[in-house]
Amino acid sequence: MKIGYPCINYSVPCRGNKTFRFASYAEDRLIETVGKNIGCLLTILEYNAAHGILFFRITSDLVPFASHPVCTFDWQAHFSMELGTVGDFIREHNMRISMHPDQFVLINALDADIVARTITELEYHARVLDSLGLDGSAKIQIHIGGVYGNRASSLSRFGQNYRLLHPSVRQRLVIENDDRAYTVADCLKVSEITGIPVLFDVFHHEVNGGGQPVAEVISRVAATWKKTDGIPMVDYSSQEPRVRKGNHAARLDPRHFLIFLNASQPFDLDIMLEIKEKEAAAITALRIAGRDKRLLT
DNA sequence: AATGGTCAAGTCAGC
DNA sequence: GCTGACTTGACCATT
Repeated sequence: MKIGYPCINYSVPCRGNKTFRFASYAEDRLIETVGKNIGCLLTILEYNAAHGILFFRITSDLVPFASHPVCTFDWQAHFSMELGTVGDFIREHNMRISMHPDQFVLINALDADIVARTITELEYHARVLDSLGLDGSAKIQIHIGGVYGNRASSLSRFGQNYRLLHPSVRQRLVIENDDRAYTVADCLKVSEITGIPVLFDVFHHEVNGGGQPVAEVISRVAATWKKTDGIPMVDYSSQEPRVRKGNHAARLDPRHFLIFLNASQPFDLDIMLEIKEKEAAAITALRIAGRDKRLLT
């Protein structure tokens, strides 16, 4: 089991997700930004290694505008050395990596242009992971997409459009249950048709799950991950007290987390903490999990 | 230096 | 019809 957090580390003196306005796009600006982002990514990973954090989600902003037509710069070639260094570090420390494209990525969109932009954006994510020399266990997680007034046809359209994807994307793509449109049961249905692994989001399931017990869900979801997919990933969070239902917690709730750990037995999972405190939450979670000899091996 | 409007891309709920 | 939420406020024009 590995424990991680997404994209940002508040303890290091840099940010790896810097971007800039489209209006001020220029090649030298891009090169400067990407260079700094990759440098900071290594800084974050060094911090993680020093704290036993072996799971990390790389920001989609590593290369701003990478999938936009304005970006004709060959960043992969230009930064191949730096990316190789980061990749070596990841592999040397046996780290797990994921990425999570944002809300504009919609495989099942009705609009063919949106699907085309989605494919380009997914290929960018795969290129980042390829450049790091990571295998198919470095996952790209997305949601099923929109409902567009017809759930059944929107689900089957996902299956259709999934076939359009390049193998370098397909070997890494996993689908995650969301907090309003598609439940983990929907994801399992899509998985049956496409063979795509299901990334279980524990908190989304609490908000939009239909009450199926977590232990049952995990056993079904775990079965969708093949050997080459690696250990199943899950997203974990809990409800922030006293705010709108669905808001992610600012801090790790140790009791809630421990209940989840117990429910997840005997499955080995890599746990991504979607907690606003980021690396601090990961350190707390590692301490909690570390008390149980069965968990951290 | 501080402020505040605005940001590549989409959908949907809640007001 | 606008705003907020989504993995996250940050950029940058203007004062």
